[in-house]
Amino acid sequence: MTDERQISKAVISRLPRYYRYLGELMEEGIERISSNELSARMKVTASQIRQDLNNFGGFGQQGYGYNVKYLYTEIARILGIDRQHNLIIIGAGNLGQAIANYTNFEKRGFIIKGMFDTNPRLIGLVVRGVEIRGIDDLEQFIIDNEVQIAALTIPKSKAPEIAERLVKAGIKAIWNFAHTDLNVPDDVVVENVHLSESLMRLSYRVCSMQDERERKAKEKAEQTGTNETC
Amino acid sequence: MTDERQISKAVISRLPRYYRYLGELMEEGIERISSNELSARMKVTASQIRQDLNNFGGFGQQGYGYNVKYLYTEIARILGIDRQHNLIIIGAGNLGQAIANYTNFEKRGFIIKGMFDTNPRLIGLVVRGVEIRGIDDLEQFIIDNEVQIAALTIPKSKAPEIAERLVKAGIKAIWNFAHTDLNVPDDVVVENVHLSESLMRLSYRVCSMQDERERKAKEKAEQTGTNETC
DNA sequence: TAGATTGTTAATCGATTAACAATC
DNA sequence: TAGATTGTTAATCGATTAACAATC
Repeated sequence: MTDERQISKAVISRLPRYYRYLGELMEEGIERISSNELSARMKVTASQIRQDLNNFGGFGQQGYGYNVKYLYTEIARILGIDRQHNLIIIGAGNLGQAIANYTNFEKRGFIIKGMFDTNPRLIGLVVRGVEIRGIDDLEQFIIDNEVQIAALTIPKSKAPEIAERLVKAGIKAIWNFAHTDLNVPDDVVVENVHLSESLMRLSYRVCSMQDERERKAKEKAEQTGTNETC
Repeated sequence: MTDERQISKAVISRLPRYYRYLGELMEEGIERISSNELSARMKVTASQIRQDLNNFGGFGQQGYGYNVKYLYTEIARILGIDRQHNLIIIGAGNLGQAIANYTNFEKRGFIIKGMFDTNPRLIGLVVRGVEIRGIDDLEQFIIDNEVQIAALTIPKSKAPEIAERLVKAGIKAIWNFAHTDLNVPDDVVVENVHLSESLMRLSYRVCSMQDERERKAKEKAEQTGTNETC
C-alpha cells in the first residue's frame, strides 16, 4: 500500500524540511502554494520540490499548486509522525534531559516513556513527568511499554554494550548521540547525531571562508599595485 | 597554499569520520593501514577513501598504505582543528550545558569563552569553569574575546534576532540548534543541527522497515499457502 | 477558454565505483 | 626484483535541473 520502490536517502532527508516550511505556511494562514513560491522561500529549485513530492504520488493540482494543509498531512503520514512512537532515553545527563524537555517531540507522536541512568544521584528524579530509572530494569521496561526507539545519550565507551542489550530486548531503532558507530542487525535502524563531526565540518567551512577572504584581499592588493609580485 | 579547487560537500562531510577512525587506530597502536583494510572497518569502498584523500594531495605510499599518525594530523589540519577556535554558547539550558560539558571539544581546539542566557536564575552560574552571562554583554564580549563561533541553543522564536546581533558583532560562524533556518550574509557560516528533522528521518526509516517486514511475512504466508490470494 | 502550474520525461551534472598504470 | 597498494583515469551510477506536454 505504502511502498512501490526504494526512495532515495536524499529525498527522505529533505522531507522534514518541507514539513517545517509547510507548518510555517499554515501558521501564516496560507492555504495554497506553488512549487515556485515554495522554492523561493526554501532556496531550492521548484523542479526538485516537484520531483521529490512525486516520489510519493501527485499531491498537487495543475494550474493551482499544492494545498498546504493537505500536503502537510501527507508528509506527516509518509514520515510516520502521524503514529505514536514510544521512546526511552538512555543517559539522563544534560543531553538526555534536553531531549526530554523538548515538548515538540511529543506533538510529533514521540512519547517519552522512561529515562535511564547509572548515576545513583539521578535515579528517582523526575524530568517533565518522566522518572529516571536504574539501567537494570531496561529489558523488562522495553517489553512492558512497547518501546520502539531508544535515544542513546551516553559516553562512547558504554554505547556498544547498551546497544546490544537494546537490540536483544527488541528495540526497533536507536537515535545515537554517542560518538561512535554501532554494530546492529540490518533490521535495526540507527540514526546518528555526531555533534563533534558537525562541529568539525563547521570548522572546515570557517577556515576555507577565511582562506577565500585572504585570497580576495591579496588579489585586490595586487590589482591596486600595493605589492611587487608582478 | 591550502586551496586549489572547490572540494565537494560530500567529501568534507566524510572527513570527520575518517578522523575518528584514525584516532581509534592510533589508540590500538596501529601504525599503518591500507585503503582496503580501512574500507573494511568503515564499511565504505577503498576507492572512495583513496579518491577522497587525493582531493587534498597524496598522503599514502604505493605498496605501503597510509601512515596512521601522519594521516590523522593531516586531516586535522584540513579540518582546521589544529587551530584554536573561540566559541560562545547562547542559551544555557540543558542543550547549551551539554555542549559546555563535552570536554572533547576543547581537545579539538574549540575553547568555550562564555555562555549567555536571559534567564536571571541562570546568570552568574558557572558551568565547567565558564560563567553564564546576561545577553546584554554579547557584542562587547565577542569583540574582547575574539569569538569566532556561536552555538545557538535557544528557542526558534528568539533565534533570528540573536543571529542578527551575532553577525553585526562580527561572528564568523553559527552552530545552529534552533529549529529554524537563519538568514545571514554569505560569508557567515551556518551549520545546522536540526534534531527534530533527524528524529523524523528515523521515524521514516522505522516505518519503512516495518512495512518491509510485513511485506516479507505476507510473501512467506502466500508461499506456504496460508491464505487464499492466488 | 486562457493562464497557470503540475507531473513527468529528457538532459545535465556530479559523485561513486572500477580498473590499472605508476611506483614504493 | 616481485608484491602490494597507491594515485588517477575511465566507466557507471544516481541525483539534480531543464523542458514541456498534460490538465486543472
